[in-house]
Amino acid sequence: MTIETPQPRYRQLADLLRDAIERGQYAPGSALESESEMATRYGVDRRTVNRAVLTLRAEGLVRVERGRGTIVRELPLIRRDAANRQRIREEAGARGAFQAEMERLGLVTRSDVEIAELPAPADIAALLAIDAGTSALTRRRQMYASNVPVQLATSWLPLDIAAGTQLAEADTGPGGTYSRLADLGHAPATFAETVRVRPPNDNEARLLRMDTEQRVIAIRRIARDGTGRVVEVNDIALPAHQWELAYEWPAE
Amino acid sequence: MTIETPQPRYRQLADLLRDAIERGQYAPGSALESESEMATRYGVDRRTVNRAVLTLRAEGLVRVERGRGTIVRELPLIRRDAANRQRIREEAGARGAFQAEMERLGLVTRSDVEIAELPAPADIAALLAIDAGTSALTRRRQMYASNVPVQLATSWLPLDIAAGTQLAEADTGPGGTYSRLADLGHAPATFAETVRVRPPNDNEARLLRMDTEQRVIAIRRIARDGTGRVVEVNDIALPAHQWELAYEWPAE
DNA sequence: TAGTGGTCTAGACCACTGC
DNA sequence: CAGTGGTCTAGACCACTAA
Repeated sequence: MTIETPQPRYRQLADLLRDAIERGQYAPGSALESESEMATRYGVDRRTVNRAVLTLRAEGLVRVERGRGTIVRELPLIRRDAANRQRIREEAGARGAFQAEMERLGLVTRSDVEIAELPAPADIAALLAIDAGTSALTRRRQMYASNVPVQLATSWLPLDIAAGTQLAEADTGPGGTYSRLADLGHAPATFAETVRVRPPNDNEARLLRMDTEQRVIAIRRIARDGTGRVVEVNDIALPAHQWELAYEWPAE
Repeated sequence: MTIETPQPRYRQLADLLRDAIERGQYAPGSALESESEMATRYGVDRRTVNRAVLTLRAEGLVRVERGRGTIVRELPLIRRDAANRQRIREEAGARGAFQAEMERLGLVTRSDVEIAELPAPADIAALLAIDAGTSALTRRRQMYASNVPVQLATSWLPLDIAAGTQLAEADTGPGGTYSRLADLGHAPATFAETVRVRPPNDNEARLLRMDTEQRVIAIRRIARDGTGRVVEVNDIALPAHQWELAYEWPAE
């Protein structure tokens, strides 16, 4: 005999709505009933409904468009295969691993890139073995899947390698950044990534259109050439509810 | 000239408290003021304070002990180095990679293990190439750092390899599971992990003492031997706010 | 028994959207 | 202008803890 622990109403309602969404009772991109309607239907206060919707927002299942309504999310889970990106990129030609994955899911992709020479913050500078505040080449990319922003990435490259090369162009050409680094005699030999989950900062919340209750997966990718020199640091932010990461490596 | 967007009060208060905690104004393990006191001090309703505290709970910065108060979290960020676990394990001897990391952080570690033969769910069975519902050897582990639960892991091993061996004992001996698999002629040759971030299920919430607003990092690790056969599937759940993951692999 | 946080209803006002 | 969700105050009751 276990004691029944009645769930709070906002959670019961959240569970009910989640089930309905996952069973496809609301088409992706369509709106839920309004909070007032649900309040009447389920016999609770609107604030209780609001709290339930907050839960679903935090999970990324719905998003709110203010003044219009609460919309069911449209995109499926996106997979990011870290270890095989080079191979995928080569197979995919100029498209890149990200675009190949988007096409697999039947999504239209778009991406902006902004190139600049910026002073490196202390942690980046330490990795690139330059003095803090010294400039490095940055490639800031923002990627969209069917017009939904799904990834921010800022890549840092040492100027003595990258300045004046195709790495400073918007289009890095076939095989992308790593192929160009190889052309320049700095082919990546090892990759390392650290992964954390945290709230979005203001910039990420704005650009990725995220709520503060949602989470980003923050990845720092470090590429080293055969001599052990760091040739690229890439900081990546992904809406956590939208992605699945995959890694693969040989036993030692 | 940008328009000032005043933050809602509960968020201003959450930011204020987060700063205070991160600057060490509340010692780890000590309690914040009560919600009523804060409501008086800051001139807001207690429900507004409660909402701010909800934010900090979701971030894992504090936990609530009902009837007692709101406690500042004690544990530092824990690092999980996926690629070098074998090496760390060997260096650490019988202690294992998890314990070695805990000792690095000055934490006392403890872990329970429960061994059983259980019918494999469909996805696990498919990986192990057995019929769904057929039994496999399971090792369910729960790990603690200074008496705080920080990890759940359920390992699945095929019975034809593992039954009656040291893999079915609580202590797998020096080098752990992978060394025993090697002894049995199934040394892991490659590892693959998929990583997702999601709300805790009921079991995880209970065993890891998590709020539903917090997130788990759910990892599925698959070990294959030299023939490509899956020799272990390990499902791992970590409180997302408590961990940092690290991966490393050679370029192709 | 006093104090803690958890939840609910009620009423109100706001900013934003679309007609 | 009506409808949407966002936020705040107010008052209330509950379960749990500690003394």
